[in-house]
Amino acid sequence: MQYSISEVARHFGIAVSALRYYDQVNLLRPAGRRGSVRTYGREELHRLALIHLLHRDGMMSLDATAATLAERPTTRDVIENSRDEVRRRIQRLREAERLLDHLLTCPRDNPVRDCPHLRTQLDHVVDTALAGSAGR
Amino acid sequence: MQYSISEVARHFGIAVSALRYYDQVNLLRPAGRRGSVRTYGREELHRLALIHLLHRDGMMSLDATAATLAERPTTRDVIENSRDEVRRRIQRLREAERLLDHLLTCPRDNPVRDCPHLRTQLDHVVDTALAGSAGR
DNA sequence: CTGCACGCTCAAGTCGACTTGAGCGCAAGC
DNA sequence: GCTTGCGCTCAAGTCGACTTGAGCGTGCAG
Repeated sequence: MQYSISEVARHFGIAVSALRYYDQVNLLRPAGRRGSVRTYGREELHRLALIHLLHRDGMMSLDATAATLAERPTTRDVIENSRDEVRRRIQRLREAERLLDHLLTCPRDNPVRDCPHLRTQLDHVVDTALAGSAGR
Repeated sequence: MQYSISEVARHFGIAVSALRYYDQVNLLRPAGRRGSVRTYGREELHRLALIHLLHRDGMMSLDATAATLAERPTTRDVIENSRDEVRRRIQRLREAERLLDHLLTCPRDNPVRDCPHLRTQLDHVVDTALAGSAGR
């Protein structure tokens, strides 16, 4: 079965203009055209699902997404880099989550100023920063 | 102890121009000025550490970061939203990580086209998308 | 046969978060 | 006394990822 650009857009929650843009930059070409009209098939929907998965939330740039989904075996190291970057981000997001949880559970009115626990942690971060760039 | 703008920038791996920008948008004001020259103290470094933690990788916009770090008790729900968004992102990043791991371990030359396991998963995602937007 | 929905192209505009450039001041060292 | 380094302001430029607008074509319901 074939889908029009607006159907694809609707089903994936993506703007029509974004799909035209993906075509323009050769990230996702339609299966074909009826006259001048783009038509998309299953294969393209698969690819779009992958693109969406890797690209949403600014997880990866479109260029990186394209590189990651390119043909093998050119791309092993590219994919490894992507995965490592994703892992680093998960770590950082967990740190952020811990901080936010603390802000929500801390009994102080303004934890950023008043909480001794948070203060100790920030002192550590700041000291590390101050020490870490000593040689530069 | 007081730090100059270039010291702060160096220690945190942030550009001087970014710090001036943070001042301009009232996200991080210097502790004071010697003449026209910005000086930063411990308190500002603490705040910068927090900003950095929440904002890097496009985790949160500067506006959201500012809102999250604002005085209480205005901000409880803002912080909750931030935390929920962070959690959702962690989930999505994990999905992306799983995909990338699969691409790295799958024995097929071009898993996106050839791997039956991946194909099954993508079919599911696509079917969900096609079904999920039925009422719209 | 006249709207209206939907599609198309191409060029220009937008947004956040900075960066860059022009033009200036001030202190230290050769 | 002049260059070098660091700092300042203010306006304009940049980048990615789209979005918007102008202007056009096509098919079909009323």
